Amino acid sequence: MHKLADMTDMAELMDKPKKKRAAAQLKDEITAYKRRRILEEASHFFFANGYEATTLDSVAEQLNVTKPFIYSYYKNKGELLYEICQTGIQLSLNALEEALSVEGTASEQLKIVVERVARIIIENQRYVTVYLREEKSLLPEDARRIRDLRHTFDTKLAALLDKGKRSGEFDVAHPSRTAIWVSGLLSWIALWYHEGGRWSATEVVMDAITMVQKMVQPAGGAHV
Amino acid sequence: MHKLADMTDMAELMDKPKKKRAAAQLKDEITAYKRRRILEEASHFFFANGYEATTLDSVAEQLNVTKPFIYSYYKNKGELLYEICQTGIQLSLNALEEALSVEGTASEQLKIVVERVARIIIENQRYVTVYLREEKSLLPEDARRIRDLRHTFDTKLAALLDKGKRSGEFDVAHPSRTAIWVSGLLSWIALWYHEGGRWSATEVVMDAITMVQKMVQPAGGAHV
DNA sequence: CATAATTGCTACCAAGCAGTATAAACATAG
DNA sequence: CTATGTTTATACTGCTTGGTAGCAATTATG
Repeated sequence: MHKLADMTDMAELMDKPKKKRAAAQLKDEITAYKRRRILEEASHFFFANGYEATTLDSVAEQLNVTKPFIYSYYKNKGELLYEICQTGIQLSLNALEEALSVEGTASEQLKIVVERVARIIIENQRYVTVYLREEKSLLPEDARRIRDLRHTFDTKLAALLDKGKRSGEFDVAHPSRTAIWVSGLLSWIALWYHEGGRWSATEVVMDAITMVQKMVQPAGGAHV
Repeated sequence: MHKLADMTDMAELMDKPKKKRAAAQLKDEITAYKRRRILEEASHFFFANGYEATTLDSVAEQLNVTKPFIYSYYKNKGELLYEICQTGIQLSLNALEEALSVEGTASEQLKIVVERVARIIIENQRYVTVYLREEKSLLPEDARRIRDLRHTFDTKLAALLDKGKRSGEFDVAHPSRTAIWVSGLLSWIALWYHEGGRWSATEVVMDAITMVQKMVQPAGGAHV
């Protein structure tokens, strides 16, 4: 169903420029789609069994293809891991930047940030968890690129906390250090949340908002 | 040096009952010491490279022994992992219980709890990180035992939050859920702290205390 | 000093798996 | 319907590594 929906989307994109280009474009999108499907199944296995314990044969079997099929879309196992980790942090970063683009006071923005990032983390738990867990399995240069993305995330969050501090909305002694605690709290969701568990996604998101608000709240109390 | 100190301790314990018993006891302690050393080195590798990526040959080499040596003290690789995970959570639990045994108000106790548990987590980062990261590599029954210990930890922490709630010291809507956020914040230290990094252990511990205090602080502000 | 027991090592195996060389199947075009 | 390029599968290799059988060395005992 996922498959069919995507195929339909792709069909619509056909015959815009001359046919050659259109055909080439279609082919590219099919390739991109195959890559996405491989990544999706791989992320399930990496999440459930860990990177090292997962065999590409098992991923291939799940997709009803063979191992060389995977190797014709990805260079090697490590490239799969990198793309999964990259997805995990990039999605979070996108959510953060989008939330920051909403106008408002620092308090309002922080609330939106936590809400959206928490939601994204829950929806993409597999990618985020693998990214948090398997950093040591990445090639050094890949690990560095991932760390850079995370650093960007923490820096932008710190800037927001600093803005709130300057406006008097937040009581944070050290914005960049507090940002790490906040982003840790958000990361913790991926490691701990369990779909169909004791608490719903909405409860967890609301809790996260409350916790973060309290962490930055001035001693005098919140303003509503 | 670690070695020598332990050896000295062990020597003192000799010739108390009749010699046979003394000799047997000494032997047991030497065995226990060898097991500890194996575990210690294994935890370094598991922490740095992950469980699956670590070979027992490399652990043996680090100890200047051979693989069969390890196998004469541990049944298999999985037993090593279990003992490391068990150490990670048990140490935290011990620290929690010890802190709880100190008399005081809920606020005072919470502060001591966070301080001591955070310190233990930093000092035993290898064990705690492996425990947080490698749960999926444990045998199901081992994983269950580890989860039970963590559940005990969270439950005792929740009881403290509840005590503070009833006395009016804390503002927590749902103690057992808040306990999970607090224990998550503490766990986060293991995943994030880096010795010799930007912030000292003491700074991190103090930050953790501040964050947790804010998380449970009534809207009116803290009492000092 | 001889004998027994304990302790550790050498040398090996079997299995699992990442990665590949090569051929078959399929589609596309002329 | 043939020729050409592309996509996917079959069938393999080489290496790694958890685990073990059996031997050597060391220590304890009488």
